[in-house]
Amino acid sequence: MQTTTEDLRLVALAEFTAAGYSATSLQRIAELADVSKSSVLYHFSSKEDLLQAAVTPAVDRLAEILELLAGDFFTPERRTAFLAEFIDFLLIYRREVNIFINQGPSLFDVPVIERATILVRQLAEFFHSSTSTLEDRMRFAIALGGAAYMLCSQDSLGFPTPVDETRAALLSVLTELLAPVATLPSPVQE
Amino acid sequence: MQTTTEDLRLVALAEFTAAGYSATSLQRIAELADVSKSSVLYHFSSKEDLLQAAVTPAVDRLAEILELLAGDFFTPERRTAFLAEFIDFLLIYRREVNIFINQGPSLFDVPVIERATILVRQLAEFFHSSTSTLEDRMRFAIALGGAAYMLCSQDSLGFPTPVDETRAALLSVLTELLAPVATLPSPVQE
DNA sequence: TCAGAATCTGACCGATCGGTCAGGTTAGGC
DNA sequence: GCCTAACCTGACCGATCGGTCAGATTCTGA
Repeated sequence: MQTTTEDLRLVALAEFTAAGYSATSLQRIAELADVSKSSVLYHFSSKEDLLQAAVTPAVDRLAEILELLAGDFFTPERRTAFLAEFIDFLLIYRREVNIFINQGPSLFDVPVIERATILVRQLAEFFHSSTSTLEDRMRFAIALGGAAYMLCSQDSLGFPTPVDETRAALLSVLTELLAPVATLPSPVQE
Repeated sequence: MQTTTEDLRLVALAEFTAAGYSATSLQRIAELADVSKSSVLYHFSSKEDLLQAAVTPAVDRLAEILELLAGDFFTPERRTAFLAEFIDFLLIYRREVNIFINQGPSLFDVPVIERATILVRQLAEFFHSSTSTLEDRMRFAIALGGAAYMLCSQDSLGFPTPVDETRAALLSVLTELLAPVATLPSPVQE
């Protein structure tokens, strides 16, 4: 079990989330992991490489989830399944999502962030082409963005709630919010 | 008309929003405003002072809006009025809100950010004490957080839409989302 | 006209940044 | 025992950071 590399990854993930990427120095990461700054640069070739390692698993998972959108998303079963997957994704990777949401625009030149941006843009375009009214588009944006924001900021602002209850209530509210969206027969038309 | 000070404020606001506070150097602000770095520090005593000046108007406005919550928020008229005020606030000050949302936790030691954090916490506590179920609380969080996220990220992700349409659709969706929230007779009890 | 305030600048400061490098230490395979 | 590779470190580098300061320039009111 290689602990040091993974320790550094987790420490960096936490600090990048809490303090921001550019505000986090390699020196601080080294101190939190109780190694020298040189050791950090032994395990990761650069600070950007550390960011890459920290968020890549989350981006990989997001890419998997987006493939669920292929096919008949607009049956109620598929819609609920997607929402459940997305909520679980947010719950598991909320620190990585936090980094992307809060600092993504300023980290556009980092490959993995750029990849995540493309995925999110695909998601936005899918909903854009699948809906007919501005209200429907807004329902999607508020549902997904609101859920992401809520989970990301719950550490600093929210009131502690058991994960199971959070997931159930979130699924309920989002399903209800998206219920009025018109069911297009064939959303896959360019 | 003192243009330089206000120019610097606007340039700093835009850069702090786009690239992040700690990733924005005084040198860059100076170049964008076409003055020297020393001039920046003549008009603003420090980088933190510049951040302070950039976001203070938005925080002042937020404090005003929160006073609307005193009294009978849960009549439909008051609720709609609050939502309209809040949406307009987001539309006008979305760059400042972006800074607070995205970088607030890492800027907790800046007085004006701390003040904004207290205001947002007041808002959260009001909704927390005014609602009886987790679902209702989540409706508020998703509504306000989702709206804020949508407007903040529309520059980088969204599809351009006229402001009037955005406001109308947003008000419609949020009103609908909050409709199921139980109307408590007296939410002002500690 | 001219004194003084307001504005602006380049030179400079110590601190910290990300990153390099040579060398020390440790742990296994032969 | 010993060689090799993995692991770790302190010393050091150039660049950039936020900030200071003395002085040049411009503006303004008496």
